[in-house]
Amino acid sequence: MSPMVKRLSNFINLQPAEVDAVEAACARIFTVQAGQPIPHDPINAGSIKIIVSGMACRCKYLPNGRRQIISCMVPGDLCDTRIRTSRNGDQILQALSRVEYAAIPAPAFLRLCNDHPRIRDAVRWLAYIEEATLREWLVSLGQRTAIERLAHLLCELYLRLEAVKLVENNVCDLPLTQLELADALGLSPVHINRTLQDLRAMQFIKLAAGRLTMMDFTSLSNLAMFDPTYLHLPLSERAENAQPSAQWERSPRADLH
Amino acid sequence: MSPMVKRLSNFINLQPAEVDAVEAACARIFTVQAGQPIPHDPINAGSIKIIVSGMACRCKYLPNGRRQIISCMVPGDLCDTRIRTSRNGDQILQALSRVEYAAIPAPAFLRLCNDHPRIRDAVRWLAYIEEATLREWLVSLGQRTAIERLAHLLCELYLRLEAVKLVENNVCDLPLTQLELADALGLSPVHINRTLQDLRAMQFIKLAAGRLTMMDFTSLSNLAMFDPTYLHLPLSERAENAQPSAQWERSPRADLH
DNA sequence: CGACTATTTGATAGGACTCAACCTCCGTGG
DNA sequence: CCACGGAGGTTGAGTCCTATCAAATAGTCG
Repeated sequence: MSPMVKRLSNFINLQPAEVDAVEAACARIFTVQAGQPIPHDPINAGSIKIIVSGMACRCKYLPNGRRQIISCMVPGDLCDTRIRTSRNGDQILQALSRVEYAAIPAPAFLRLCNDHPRIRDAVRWLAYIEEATLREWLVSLGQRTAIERLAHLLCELYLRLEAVKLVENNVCDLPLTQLELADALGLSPVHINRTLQDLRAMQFIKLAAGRLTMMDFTSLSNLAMFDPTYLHLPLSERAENAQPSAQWERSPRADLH
Repeated sequence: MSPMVKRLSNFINLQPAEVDAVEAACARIFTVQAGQPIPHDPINAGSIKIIVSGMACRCKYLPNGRRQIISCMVPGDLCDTRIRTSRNGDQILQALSRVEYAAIPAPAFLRLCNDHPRIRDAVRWLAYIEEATLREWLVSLGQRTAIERLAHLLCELYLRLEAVKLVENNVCDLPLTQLELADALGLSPVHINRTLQDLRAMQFIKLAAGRLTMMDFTSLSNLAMFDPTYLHLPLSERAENAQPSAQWERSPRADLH
């Protein structure tokens, strides 16, 4: 089962025909090595990319050389559903590890959404969640301390990986280097290192060799003031144990554009 | 001429019929006082709001009481074009000054977009720019120093106000208190005060009693590493003097959803 | 005039940065 | 097989930017 199918299944129960349509659209797989940019379009004029394996990020460079990582993409995430122009403002998509991705030409993607309204709705959810995630990162950078930011990011990525079944026994791959964590959180690499040590000393996580072990999610999320609502994940055991967020209807209303 | 018409005119040349349609849709005007929340829907189930005068912001509160201002809205800006649910994650819309706004019920807005494809395209541009602005704020909070952040925000708001003709002789209304600037930039009010004094001492700006005087935009934007491309403003004298950003086609391609 | 909010100033503390060195792990090639 | 080099991670010392606390001043509105 492709990651996009898993991800869309977070929002709708895909019919067999829908699964087939998605799988067919994701047929063309490309690979890039860690650190490489993911080209805006490996096929022709405009394409939507879906991460199949590995992790990628969107980042922006300042003229003084500093880099800000804007967002992270995990398997099942769509990239560029809203990018309308080829020159998207020196924002680039970059692989954080070896990345496999599917590329769907824009026309084929439009067809997929037109032929399957429920898929279109789920894709809209993805775009909406991406924006909400961006806002949550903004809150982190503006209001959270170093250890809270780091804890928050780890909580988020952990749940997002869990949503596409990439967590096993509280362990998942997390290929970010400390330098990349630093650029994502607006901190120095040295400080990331020390803060990471604090989190380890508190017995909240283990993180080494690109693998994250979640030892105490509850404490970590309390420290981070992490409220997973914005991710709109399917209700897992974890979420069910917490207060139910039934306030969120699962079916998106007709969108305004 | 309503601010929404002015704003849309940044992207398309509105025909008389289109102007009329927009003006008609914006007929219902509401007012809130500074500091008040702007209700999600003053009419009925779901409505799009357009700032007519004054400024508003979207903000989020953390459980520890800290507040992050996510974005600022100036006259002509649309709010909630993408908000699909009524419980939008403790994110609230708040007036920064006395605000007049028009509220268009969702069905009427959909009709407006359907009847006038060029208006729909321009509205998409607005949503796209809003997202780009969010990313730019993220870069600010992550990578810019206090004085750079403040300079960047002032540059942005100044140009946005200019785009709707609210700048006269390099002066515009800017009703943000220092506390609000602090919450927008992730800094303490005290530090905002001192940083503001630095900018004044450098003769870059004057800011007092809710009015901003831009004395040296070039120096301010250099200090901020400000690149206005992301705002996609119409080419003004200022922009024409700089390198032309003709790379951006003005007409948005068919969007993917 | 008094109450309130917004701004300003001073003093001190602390969180995060910088610089610099060292260590560890791996893949490469002599 | 081991030396080498490079990338990523770790540690220490010192500094700086920004926060905090506290109090005074200015401005506003009834």
